[in-house]
Amino acid sequence: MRDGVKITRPDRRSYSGKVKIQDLATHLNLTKGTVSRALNNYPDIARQTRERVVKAAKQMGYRPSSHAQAIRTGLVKSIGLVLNVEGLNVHKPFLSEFLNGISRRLGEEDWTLVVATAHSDEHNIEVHSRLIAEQKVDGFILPRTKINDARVTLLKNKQVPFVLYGRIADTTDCAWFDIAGENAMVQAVERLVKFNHQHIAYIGGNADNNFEKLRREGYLKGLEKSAIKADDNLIIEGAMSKEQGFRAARKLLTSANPPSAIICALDRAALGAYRAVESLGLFIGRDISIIGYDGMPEGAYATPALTTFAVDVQQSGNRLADIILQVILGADENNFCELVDANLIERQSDGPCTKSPNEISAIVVEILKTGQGGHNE
Amino acid sequence: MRDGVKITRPDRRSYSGKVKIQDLATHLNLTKGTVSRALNNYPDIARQTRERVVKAAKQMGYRPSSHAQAIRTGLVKSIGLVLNVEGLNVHKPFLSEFLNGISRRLGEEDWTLVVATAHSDEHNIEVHSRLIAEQKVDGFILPRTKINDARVTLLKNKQVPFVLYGRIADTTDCAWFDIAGENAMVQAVERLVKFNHQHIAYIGGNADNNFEKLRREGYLKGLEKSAIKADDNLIIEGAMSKEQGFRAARKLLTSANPPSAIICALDRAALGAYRAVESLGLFIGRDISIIGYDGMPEGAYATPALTTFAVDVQQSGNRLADIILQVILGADENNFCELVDANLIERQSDGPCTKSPNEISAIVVEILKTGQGGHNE
DNA sequence: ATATATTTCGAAACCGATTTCGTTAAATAA
DNA sequence: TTATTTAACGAAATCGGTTTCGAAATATAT
Repeated sequence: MRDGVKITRPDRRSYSGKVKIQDLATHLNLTKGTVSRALNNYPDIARQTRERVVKAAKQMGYRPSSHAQAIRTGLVKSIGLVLNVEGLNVHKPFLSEFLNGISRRLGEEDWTLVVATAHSDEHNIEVHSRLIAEQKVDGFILPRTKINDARVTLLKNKQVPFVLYGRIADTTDCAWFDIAGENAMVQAVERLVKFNHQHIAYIGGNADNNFEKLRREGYLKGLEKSAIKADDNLIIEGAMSKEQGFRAARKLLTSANPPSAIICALDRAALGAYRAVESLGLFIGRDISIIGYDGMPEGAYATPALTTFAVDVQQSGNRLADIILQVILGADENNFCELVDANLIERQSDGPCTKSPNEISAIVVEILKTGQGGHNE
Repeated sequence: MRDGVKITRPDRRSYSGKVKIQDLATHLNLTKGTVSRALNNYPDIARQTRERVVKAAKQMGYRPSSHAQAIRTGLVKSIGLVLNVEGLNVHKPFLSEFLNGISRRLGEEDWTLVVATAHSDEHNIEVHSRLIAEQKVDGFILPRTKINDARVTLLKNKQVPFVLYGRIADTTDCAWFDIAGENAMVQAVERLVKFNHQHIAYIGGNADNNFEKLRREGYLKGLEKSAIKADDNLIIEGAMSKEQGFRAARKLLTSANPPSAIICALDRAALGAYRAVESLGLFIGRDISIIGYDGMPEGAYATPALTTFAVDVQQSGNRLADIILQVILGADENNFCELVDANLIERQSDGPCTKSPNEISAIVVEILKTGQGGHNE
């Protein structure tokens, strides 16, 4: 009577190890209603009765079945997280820390985390819809917000609570938590300017993502504060991988007017840029300064070690879990607009400006002439 | 009446958008019992009635509430996965692919994945216990099996279905799926022997993990097949990180009788070994051959590119999900003992043996004398 | 034509909790 | 002392499904 493989289905309910509320009630000579109210701190239960119940519950190892609770309370005590895994190898370095942060906080309240994956934006919406329809979750954490995010429309429409990890164009009635990537970019520019860099390029990520918009704005704001006028030729977006970072940096450095410093919105792109710099006979941290963003562990082991901005991803997960719990319990979404700074990690990939664009260009041209600067390694 | 923050709790049940089985029944002039049986393919429903019900259900967007089902059927239609996150930076490169593989398969059957994290073995058991007690899941996928695994004891005891990702000492009545890491190690040794290597070292991972035991055995078996006698001085275990791989390789290469080839049980350790080789004035793929295991993307971009064994983690997740579903529906655990080979990816980090131990030692000694071979970069 | 079997559905019990309502006994007020 | 609260608990409804049981209608066998 089930679809798919027809197998004799064992009766899972028969497992008698489970202590039910009725067992507890008979053991205490009470009705299950009274036991339930005692455990849920209803005011109409005598203190000594409550204590007796709580003690017996602990002793007998009673734990309410969460779905039996859910049918009456409407709360399944779990939070949904749908991960986009479009494209292969979009390898997420901090996923386990993020999950850990969320799971810890939820576990403290006896809630759980439901994880699903989606391979496209449409599929993502479908997955959310399914989880809502089957009432598998009470709310969602939405990672990687887009500037205009279809998930938000869906959830607002269905009146399902959520919290954003990141901001969106219109955050009214949205709880959100974010890392101030834009501030980091401002700080990166200012740092490079202090090092006397004037030609500072920017390699950004996918322009659809809101974090990219903000980081680029931060870069531009940093330039403005230092009274450097932005140059479109020094801005490349869409570099989400090491290879794309390689190509972007290579394009910048082989141009007529190459930068002496490159800020990357992602460490992965920065590590790709490393190869580009090396492939063109230049030295990182001396000829070309590079600053990344993410705090990927690999950056510490690169040569030279990558100056970057660290994000406490576990803490983010923890806080997001905390927020969504409060929202589900009825707190006003507008109370949660939290912005946390990333932390600069000073290492060896940046330093004082030593070469003018012309000098850099000269080196590159020379290398390309002798054919040593191949595209692949 | 709830613990923690007392907030006016909104009534989540009041959301009327949800179509319930009663709505569907009244709309069809049937009782909800009949509708339920129709949707669950009971044989006592007329074909045209069933079709009418199914059509209306689709049209009205009816989806049974999974926890309401669960209270009667005993199945919540979700699978648990508890990740160990002990130690910081134990950064899991393939986690998202793994989750994707599981989640896809589960989603096809309208099941979901519950993810939790644990920071110690004891905590791990606690988390499993909680998920069982609250009946949040119907079964578990157990990743990273230990040789004697406490989780297995617990789950067998509580009669909760599970499937192992990896093998354990005693697999009776256990469904399991694993990658034949031992075969890969045999193959690695044979490959190096064909390259005329005679001094082949092995850097393994954490000895508690069963996969490590198997890989080491594979290494030893490979030596035996090639009639090379194993040398304890050429075996180091416990290298789970890049740094530990660095230290292990350094120890091997600075010994009196250094190897000309190193097999690493993990790509991460292999990449650490890269630095060790370089720091001692040797060239990877020419002076020292290195073979890794995992198929980490970083290996492809290392210089020279790392020869390694690729594991299809997504496929593993997919298969594990498939197996646990069948076990939960009543299939015999003993039917599932699946071993899949990893795939050799030939790249540039290994090649013909060019130097004897003495020649290698000479180079290393020279470097150490001139003080260029510092421990850190 | 009558007895029996089969098909198809309604009615109601059930799953394990929560929550409402009513009742009894004790405590306080009049 | 009697009337009225208040405290504390039992009884029963409820949540949204599934499953059992029985009954009516139809089909088949005698």
